[in-house]
Amino acid sequence: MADIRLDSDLLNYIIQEQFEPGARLPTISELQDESRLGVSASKVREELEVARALGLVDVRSKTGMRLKEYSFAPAVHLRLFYALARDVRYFEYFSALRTHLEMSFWHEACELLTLEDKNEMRGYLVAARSKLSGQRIRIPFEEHRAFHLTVFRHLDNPFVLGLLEVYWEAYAAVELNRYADLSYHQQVWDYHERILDAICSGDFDAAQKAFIEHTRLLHHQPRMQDVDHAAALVENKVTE
Amino acid sequence: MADIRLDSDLLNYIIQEQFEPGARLPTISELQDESRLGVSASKVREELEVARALGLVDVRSKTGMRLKEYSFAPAVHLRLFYALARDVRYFEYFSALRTHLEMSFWHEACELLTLEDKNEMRGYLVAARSKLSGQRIRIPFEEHRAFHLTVFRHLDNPFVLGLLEVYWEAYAAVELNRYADLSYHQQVWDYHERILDAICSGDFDAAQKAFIEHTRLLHHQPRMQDVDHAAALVENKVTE
DNA sequence: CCATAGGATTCATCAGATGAATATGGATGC
DNA sequence: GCATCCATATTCATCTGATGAATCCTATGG
Repeated sequence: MADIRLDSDLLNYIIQEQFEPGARLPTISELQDESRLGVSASKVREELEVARALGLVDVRSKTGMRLKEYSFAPAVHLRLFYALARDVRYFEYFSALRTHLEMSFWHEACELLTLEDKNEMRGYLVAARSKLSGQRIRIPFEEHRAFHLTVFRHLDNPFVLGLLEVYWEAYAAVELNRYADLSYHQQVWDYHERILDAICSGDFDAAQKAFIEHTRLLHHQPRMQDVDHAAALVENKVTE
Repeated sequence: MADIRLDSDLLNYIIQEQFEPGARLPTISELQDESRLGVSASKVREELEVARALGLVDVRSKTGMRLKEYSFAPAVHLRLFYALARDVRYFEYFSALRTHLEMSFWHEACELLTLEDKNEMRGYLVAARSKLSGQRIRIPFEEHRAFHLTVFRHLDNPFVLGLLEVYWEAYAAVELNRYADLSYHQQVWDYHERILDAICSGDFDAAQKAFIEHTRLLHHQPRMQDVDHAAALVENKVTE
């Protein structure tokens, strides 16, 4: 079936040759001849630049060019940051998307967590508390990001993972809440503790509930209707 | 806050000049001078090609180049189709993403539907039934796509909309179910009728439930755990 | 055997030229 | 006066060729 072809000759060539991530691509001058009728270097360069922008190839002098590992993030990152640079308020849309995604894939992710993951999350919790209560108070942004991404680490869906990764990149770039008061951040980590404890005790529902409540702290409040409504499905549980 | 800068000089320039969608950009030779120190035309061209691939600008001879309307879809499309061309099975991941998104934003979308929208959906239902029962049986792919996208037409979230649009583009390209038996497609549209009737009567929960059941017909079954678990939240409804 | 220096390879960027597509404006006819 | 058609100029599309910088490879000397 399928037989999908892309606009880019270069990408089609990469696909056709079945290069694996990490593989070295031919040099530019080789690419000109190989597989297409005398294309100029400039044209190859244009397509290379697109592939590079999408995070598909790593292109550096002499090393040849290497095919990168699969990731959905760079393309989304590029597009989102263009939107954010034009109007930061677009972050709110992406924030809503992220909240719904985490809510929606919550159990699937939680069930894949290992003991190491949980310990790692405990580490972030401790580190965050330390930053918030230390002599020189610092906001634990990195820990916040790491805590949430760890929950979804083993989720078997590169697209969802990519979107979540980009969310945190945007979160850092937009610098929301950077100047929020201390109590806000303390509340956030109180919720994180509730989430982690619930996960550790295997009660993913409680963890999810804590997560949903915790999102209400965000300046950019997600609309919670569907969380509630989806929840309303329980009573007459979806029939097999 | 913010102060987000991109790698691309061209994109930064576009942002800085605050061009609106539809606006004509300077010509390539003008861009070389304007705002950056003597950049070669080839370099401008590379960045233009990236912007074009992302669906940001429409670039044609003589017209100058026009800034396109905001859309998240092209970037996602490009990246997804590269993945699909390498391995069609990636569709399954995107399919799961789509199901969770529709489930998760269901009520928010339904509440924005107008009478016209519902009539339009009724039209797709009739057309689909007609295709399935006609002399020369045809599979109503276009109606399937239109039916679902109409539900989310007024959803105020360009990112979610973009992802859903791309899903249907991929759905058409991958040609899944094209050769599925007739009864499968008839069942699909029976569910659609249930969904639409429920929406028209204002019972969005029932519509959502029908939607979730209807996704089980897909070859690529979404994991329904989180739907159920999210549902489990009802009983002890999330506290304000 | 190892370290360093020089050469070769390859990307990065530029300059300039030609061809093709299209909008503009003027000439023509009604 | 208005519409239509054609020539021309503008602008993108692509190519050729050249130079510089970064990196790897190799040879040379200790």
